[in-house]
Formats: sequence, structure tokens, C-alpha cells
Amino acid sequence: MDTTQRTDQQRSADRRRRELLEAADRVVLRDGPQASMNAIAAEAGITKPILYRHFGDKGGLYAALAQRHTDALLSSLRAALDAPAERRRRVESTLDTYLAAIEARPQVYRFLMHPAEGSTSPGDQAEQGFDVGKHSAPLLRRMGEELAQVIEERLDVGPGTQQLARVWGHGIVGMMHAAGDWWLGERPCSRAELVRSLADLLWGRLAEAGDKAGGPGF
Amino acid sequence: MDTTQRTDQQRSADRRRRELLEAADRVVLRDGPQASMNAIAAEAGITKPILYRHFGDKGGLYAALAQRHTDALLSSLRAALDAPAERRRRVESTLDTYLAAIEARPQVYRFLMHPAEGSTSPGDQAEQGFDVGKHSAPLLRRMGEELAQVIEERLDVGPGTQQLARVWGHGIVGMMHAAGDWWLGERPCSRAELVRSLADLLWGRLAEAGDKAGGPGF
DNA sequence: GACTCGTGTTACCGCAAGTAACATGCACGT
DNA sequence: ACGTGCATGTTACTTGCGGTAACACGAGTC
Repeated sequence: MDTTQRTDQQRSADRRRRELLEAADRVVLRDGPQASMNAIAAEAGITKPILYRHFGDKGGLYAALAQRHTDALLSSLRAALDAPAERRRRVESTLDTYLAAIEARPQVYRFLMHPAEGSTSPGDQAEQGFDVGKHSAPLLRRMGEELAQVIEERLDVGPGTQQLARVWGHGIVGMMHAAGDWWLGERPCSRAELVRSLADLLWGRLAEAGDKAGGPGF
Repeated sequence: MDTTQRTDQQRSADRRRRELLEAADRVVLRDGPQASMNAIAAEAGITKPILYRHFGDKGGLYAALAQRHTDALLSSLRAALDAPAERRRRVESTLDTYLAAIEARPQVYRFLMHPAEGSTSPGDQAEQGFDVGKHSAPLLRRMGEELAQVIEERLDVGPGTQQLARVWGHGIVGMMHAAGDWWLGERPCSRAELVRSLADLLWGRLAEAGDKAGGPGF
């Protein structure tokens, strides 16, 4: 059994797969998260079963698509995080990178932010019990873990650093995501302002702020 | 046209509506967010069309259900936010209240955290274009706005307070949500530890922390 | 008793996910 | 040259869900 032949087949399959993913990408970009398998197949010039042979089910396609974008975004974020500058500047640049990305392709990120959710396979009966948690998108999870790792590697906050880093990683990512989502919907200010405000929050300006006169304080 | 009769009808309709919502509640508690209209109707001892007469469509039922829980949760949060204690303690208590809630009824909150999303009505063709943004759950939005208002009312951070308050409101809520969601899935620590860590983050411990030796810093 | 009106039903449509089962083209071992 | 695999493609189907139309019963009103 020579491996060259198998490699050939695999290569062609991989190329096809990439083509299909690009078609899917186009459709998602156009139709948002509710893009149907039929529509994607049509865009790719083929029919549904091929998609299913390549990706198993919709979740599989979703996962593959998500990974592409997640990888791309994460590498941008890593670059921002690794740039040679003081910490505050790096944090701001990272926030801005994320926001620029969701601003440029909202439909895609709207798609990415959802869990599998459409996991109601017909024959399925078991396993719908209590798989609680992990309802949030893989993208968020991955970003959270990634940031956690960066924090843990580079920051020294004494004992319990590891735990703290993970909490902070997910927390910061969540903050970024929610604020970004809200901002995208209402556009209440410029991206730069948003970035500054969020960085201020992380820099403890909330804790430092003085109470307003008259109230019970905050 | 006497109004007493109409009031009677309305009252009975309202009671029925509440019964239906409680049935829906039970189903969502059991089946999670993918609870079907059929299942809910069955739980209520009736059939689908009645649900549709009461709530219009699934989004309507979702909205009604969401409002109940959102109201309940928000009033708890407000209580925590209004308690007579120093700021840090109030923030921690608010975080803990939220986390306790999602811990107690994960399925419900999993349900609440989703947008309408199932908005593919059959006859619908228009309006699926670019309604970008507002993809996140009403619950998150409402919590964000609420917190923003509290911050704006009670905090003095100089000019631009209003804008800052809204950004912070949504950001903090997002942080809480994402961290909570992750925590619920992995249970890496106790609720109290999580609360402390998040409060530390808001208190600027990230900015204060020293760089670890050797790395490029963070 | 006919009229209406709210409550309930069955039976259906449209659509999307996912699956058989069948067809075709291309590389091979003999 | 010829069958044998095997990937690629198709059409046609099943299942399940959101949503609706059309009909049926029961209680008050004139």
C-alpha cells in the first residue's frame, strides 16, 4: 500500500473541502447565521448530501467554519497582544483588533457566537438531559482560554495566579464581546472611545471613582 | 357596551395565560432552550394553536417567559445593588446573586441567553437583510442598561459619565455572563472564589500586577 | 331558537436537517 | 480490454418543527 495515492486523494478532498468552506463563508456573509444547508450547497454548485459527507452534520460545518475564522482572529489578537509596547497600549490594541473584526464582518461573528444549538438530530433521544453549561460559543471559549494563558504566562499576581488568570481571561473576553455587541447595535460612540472606556474599566477606574453627591453611594 | 363583562373575559384570559406560562416554564426547565411548542402545549394539556392565539408566535412566548424571569432576576440584582454596604461589598453581592441564579436554574438561563433567532417565519421574505447587532439576549441588554443607569446615577467620573456608564454597564454584565457560563460548565472553583476574582478584576488588579520575570511583560 | 364569541380540536402547509439508494467517472490489478 | 473499488454526484424521501386554516363545542345574549 503506497501512501502517495492516498495522499493524492486526501489532498483533493482537502481542496474540495476548502472550496466548500469558502462557499459556505460567502453564504453566511450574505444570509447570516440562519444560512441553510441547501443554500450553502447551492452556492457551492452542488447538493446537500455532499456537504454531509464532508462535514457530518451542520454542527460539523459550523465547527470547521468557526475554526477558520477563530484561528484568523486569534492570530490577529495574539499579534496585538505580543506587540512591543506598554501593557495598557497592548490591551487597547487587542480590544480594537477584536472590535474592528466584528465591525467588518458582523454577520460572520453573529454566526460564530452561537453554540451548535441546532443539535436536534432526528434519531437522537439520549443525551438531551443535563449537559448544562458550554452553551456559549466555541469562539468565546477559545478566546477566553487563550487570554487566560497569556495572562498566566506574563503576569505575576502571587499565589493562585492560574485560577485567577482563567477567570480573568473569560471575564475580559465576555466584557469585550458584550460591549462590542451592544456597540455594534447602537453605535453610540466611536470605536476608539469604546476601547478607551473598556480599558479604563479594566484599569480600575470604576473602583476609584467617587460617589455622586446625594445618593447612597456606589 | 359594559366593561365588566370584558374585564371578566380579560381576567380569565390573563389567568389562562399565566397557567400557560407556568407550563412553559416547567418544560423549559426540563428540556432546555430547544423546548418545542408541541411539548409546551402538551404539558399545558392543550394543543399548539391555543398557544399561538395567546402569544402570537414562539418569539412572543419567549418574550413573555423571558420577561418574567428577567424581572425577577433584575429585582434581586437591584436589591443587592441597593444594600447598605461599601461599594466593593455591593458589587460582590450582586455578582453572587447573578451566579446563584444561573446555578440554580441553568436550563432557564440558557434559554434566556438566546436571541429570538428562530425568526424564520414561512411567509417572511423581506427584512432578513442587515439587522446586524442586537444578536445578544434581551436579558443581557436589560441588565446592561440597568447597571448603566445605576452607575450613572451614583458615580461621578467627571465629563462623559453617561457614555462611560453605558459602556461599563454592558461590559460588566458581559464579563459576569461569560465568566458565569464558563464557570457553570467547568466548575473550576467555588462561587465565592469566582466572585472575588471578578471583583478583583474590576478593582484594577490586572493593571497593578507586576510582570513575570523573563517574559516581554504584559 | 338563532347569534356570537372564546376555547378547543384535527389536519394541513412549508421548510430545514438529515438519510437512503441509485448513478457516474476515474484509477487500479489481472 | 474488463471488472472492481471508490469518491463524487444525484434525486427522492423521512422526520420534526413552526405556523395556520377550518371546523366543533359550550356558555352567555337578544
